[in-house]
Amino acid sequence: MNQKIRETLEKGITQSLTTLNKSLSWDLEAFPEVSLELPKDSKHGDVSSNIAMVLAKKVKKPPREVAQSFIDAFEKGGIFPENFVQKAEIAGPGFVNFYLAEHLLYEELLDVLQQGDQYGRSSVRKKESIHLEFVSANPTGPLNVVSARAAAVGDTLARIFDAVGYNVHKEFYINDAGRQVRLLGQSVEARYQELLGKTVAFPEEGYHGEYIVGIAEQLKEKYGEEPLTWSQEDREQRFGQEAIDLNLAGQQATLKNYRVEYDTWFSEKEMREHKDNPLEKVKEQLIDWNTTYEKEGALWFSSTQFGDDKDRVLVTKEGQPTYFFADVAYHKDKVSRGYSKMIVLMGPDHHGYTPRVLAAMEGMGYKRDKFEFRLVQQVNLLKNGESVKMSKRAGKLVEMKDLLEEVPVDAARYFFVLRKLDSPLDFDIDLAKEQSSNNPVYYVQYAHARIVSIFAKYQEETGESFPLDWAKVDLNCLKEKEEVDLIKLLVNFPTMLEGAAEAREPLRVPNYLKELCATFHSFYTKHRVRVDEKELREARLALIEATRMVIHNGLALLGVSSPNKM
RNA sequence: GGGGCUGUAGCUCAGCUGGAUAGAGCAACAGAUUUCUAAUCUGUAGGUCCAGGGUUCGAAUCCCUGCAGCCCCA
Repeated sequence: MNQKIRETLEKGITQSLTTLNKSLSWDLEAFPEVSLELPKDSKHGDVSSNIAMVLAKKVKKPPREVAQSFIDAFEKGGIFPENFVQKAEIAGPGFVNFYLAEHLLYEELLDVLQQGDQYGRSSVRKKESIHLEFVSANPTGPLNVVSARAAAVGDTLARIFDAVGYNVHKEFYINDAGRQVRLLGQSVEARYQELLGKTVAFPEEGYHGEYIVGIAEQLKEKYGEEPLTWSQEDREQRFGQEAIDLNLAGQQATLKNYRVEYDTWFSEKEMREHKDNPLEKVKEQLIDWNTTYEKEGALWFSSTQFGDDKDRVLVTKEGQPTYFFADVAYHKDKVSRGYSKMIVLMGPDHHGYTPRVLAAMEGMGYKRDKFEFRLVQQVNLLKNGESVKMSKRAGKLVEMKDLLEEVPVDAARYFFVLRKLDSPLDFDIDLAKEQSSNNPVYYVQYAHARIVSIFAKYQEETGESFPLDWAKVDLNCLKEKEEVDLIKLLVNFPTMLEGAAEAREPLRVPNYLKELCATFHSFYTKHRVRVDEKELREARLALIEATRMVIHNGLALLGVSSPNKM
């Protein structure tokens, strides 16, 4: 059901209700909200409405009686030309089911063909902008598999938002300042000393990962023994910065390879060192609004008055700004850039962090509902049916890069989007690698390749070129059940996308694609495209081209390729 | 101790924001190629939607209570 059909129906319903309201003296001041949905079962018509059931109580009549009055008014109203709604009937407890004129479906199919790779895109929300922050992993090490999930989900979500018409800004926040950078510098420095054969104490809370040794080796390569002439502090600081740069470059390369491109990489360090001193501004603003106090030498933000369960330190007694403080400044920066919505995808360990940031935003006079914090749950890697444990402490983490060396990007991205954000996800490495029917990615890609191959064969035999002028093809001859089912699914693509965007559920895209491809495969098995009869042949070519297009558009949203051959 | 998430077929999960007879895939069983790709399709079997209560025309879906699992914070 496209927008035009929905609007026309809604208009007709409202007009019928207005008539009834007078003639039956219902005396309603306002009509309840009409819900129009696509029934699961085609026996229930093309569009189903619960209008009678919602009205029943208000007008104190049984639902089926209300439905009958409604249908009478609707049909007598002469609101619709006969070629819009064929009939409306009562069903079950009081549903009103509309049967739309057949030609509408074929017009929508033509629409799919004419819009091609633009089909599903909308410009309704042109003025609304969304800021989407995702991954934002610490630059103290390589990306892990949770980042891989967040990256797939975030990037897909961004593509969906873009498609339904939002102005999307993708950002990666780099925590390249503060204590962890010092720790990183100390860790690298210690490994560097070890490489030169010296025995040093490894910093207590340092980073133990093997990649630290790798960084130390690179630095040894670059500087030789020269750093030994620097002061200990200089070494730690410079090594820390170099390590951050190396890690960040590594993360960027991994993400690029994963087809994720950010609009901006926002550096915490640059923000802190900015001449406008944003942190100081935040402090002044919070003090102005009387939301801070000093205790034991530290500066506190009284976040409890905004619903947090305890107050938070902004500046420690040593005069160091906390991470929280920097985050508040960062979010304020986002606000100043004027987005209508700011969404953050957080890792599972950051839950509990939301209330304090929201508190701070409210404390500065910003509206809470401009922000959305969403948790992306953990990833459980499975190999040979057993879970591969990750432990950052022991330095044994499964790197995103390693995963991508084993599993193709197409499969990885597809798998990571296959669950709701807040459910933990089991990632079966063996299944993702498997080139078989068990693998859901191939199921969808295969349908695409199959269609392309029909066209290839057709072209080879007839020498005709594509695309045909679809507007000249008689689509009305697509009457078989499988054909109609397929068309109905195809034209539901835009609605599905809207839903996915509003619910922030990228998983609806792969689910839709699976259903679409199942319907296509079913059609393919039962009917031939290259039949002798010209009219039917061209109509079917149109149908599968539309299918191919929608599969392609759907896969593109997931950042997955649509192969022509498999 | 506080908080978050999850609980649907033997397994992994959907269920379009409250609709009609709860659906897929895998596994099991029985079938389908003289034909455009069998990485496919058709059928059979499989259910106390964790339990109990509430809200209403109507609940897997919303609200309480409890149970179980995973994870954060202290």
